[in-house]
Amino acid sequence: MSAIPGKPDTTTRTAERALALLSVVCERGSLTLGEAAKAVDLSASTALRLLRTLEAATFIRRDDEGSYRPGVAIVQLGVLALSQESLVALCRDPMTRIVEQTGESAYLSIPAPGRQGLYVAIVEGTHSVRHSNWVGRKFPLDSSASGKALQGGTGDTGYCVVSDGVERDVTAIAVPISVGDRIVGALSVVVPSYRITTSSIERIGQLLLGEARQLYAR
Amino acid sequence: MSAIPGKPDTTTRTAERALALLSVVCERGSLTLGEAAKAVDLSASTALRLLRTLEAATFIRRDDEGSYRPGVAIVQLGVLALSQESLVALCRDPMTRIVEQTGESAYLSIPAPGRQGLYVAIVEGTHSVRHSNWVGRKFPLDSSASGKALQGGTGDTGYCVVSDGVERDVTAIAVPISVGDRIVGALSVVVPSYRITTSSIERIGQLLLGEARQLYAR
DNA sequence: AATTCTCTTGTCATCTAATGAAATAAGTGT
DNA sequence: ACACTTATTTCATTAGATGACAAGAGAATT
Repeated sequence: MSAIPGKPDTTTRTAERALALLSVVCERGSLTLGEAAKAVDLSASTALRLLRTLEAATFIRRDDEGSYRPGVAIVQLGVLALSQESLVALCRDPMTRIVEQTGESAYLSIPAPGRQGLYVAIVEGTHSVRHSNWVGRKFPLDSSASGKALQGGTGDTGYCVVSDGVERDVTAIAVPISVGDRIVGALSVVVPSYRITTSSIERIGQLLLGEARQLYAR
Repeated sequence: MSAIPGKPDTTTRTAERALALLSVVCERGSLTLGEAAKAVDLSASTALRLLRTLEAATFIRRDDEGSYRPGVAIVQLGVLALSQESLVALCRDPMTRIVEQTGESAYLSIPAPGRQGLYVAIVEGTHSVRHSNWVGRKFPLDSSASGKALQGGTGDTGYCVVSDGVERDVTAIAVPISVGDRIVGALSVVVPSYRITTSSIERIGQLLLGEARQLYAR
């Protein structure tokens, strides 16, 4: 078949190619057959067949000019996937790293109806005095660091800091999680205010930014 | 190969199967190999190979228990696709039907940064006195029908009505466009207030609801 | 612990069905 | 009408996808 002997061929070329085509169509937004074929280095006939398969499954569609564009299925599945908890799963490792670096509790929140946000996951901090679990609680978008982040209201620093927002004596630092140009959630660290300093805010902010940036990086 | 002679085989079985697996994983959210294989009627070995291909491309991933879950790529591509204008394309026909039924201008809007919405498409009405083109304009989420719809703030009726919101003497009726449990846009009709009646509001509201409901139906 | 499940992973011979070259069709511009 | 580009179909070839089977890895039951 191919590949290294011993290592069984774990993947399927046909499927690989189809997925590559799907990706390239979504990335570029609009592609002709020829362009698509060139982009993934396939013969026109093969590309055509695979694109048709993708089209039949409505992962892509053809516009009036015959160009290929993203279809309904990919959007449906993408949003399905997001809503399924995959954000939570995807953020577990980043949040764990944040806790390892800071000792403080890290939260993941998402937008909720009615100008609110919702904490959907936590990795608890290691300090003995630490913030208690807020998962499941909603919060107003305007008076919290996570809320500001969810609204894209980060200043030049890229992160938001709010002291005594939702709760007294607590400082929160938050960054938005963006996919494409859409904010789909926020990562935040919540710290008892007495323990916070200007430099630790900066440090945590940078840490959050780094993790958020990598989240959906290819 | 297969299929009807004359009709060339337009699709590729391998790719079809891979896409079917991808769909089923996203729909169910979490599936074991065996379940996935059964769901799409494949032998375990074939399903395994295809799932691995999907996994290698990060369209799916395995969780701690070994179950398959939606991966990063599918979310990325989904959001990419949405932001690319595919919503615009998908809404063209529904909007055209709305204009045919009402004679009034129909708009499509999406969320924009900073508590705003953005009109991204219009199908112009047929009345000689009609609303002028607002495409490209942003609007505040709180004082407009589209904004309320984008925030899910529809009452029991399912649609939002706002008179003299963004502009005087104009009434807008809007409904959210949901994918899964996420609101990705809003459809609205904008009418000069002097032409509106209670019953026409109700009629337009129902019309919008019907179109929005069908948008992402499988 | 030993046995019996169930589920996943690896191997391999078979032959389907994916592949690309080349021919043809359908446009597009000059 | 012609040259040129892009899409589509055809078809012979054989790469490589496939599924039966075996082997391994856990769980659960005795």
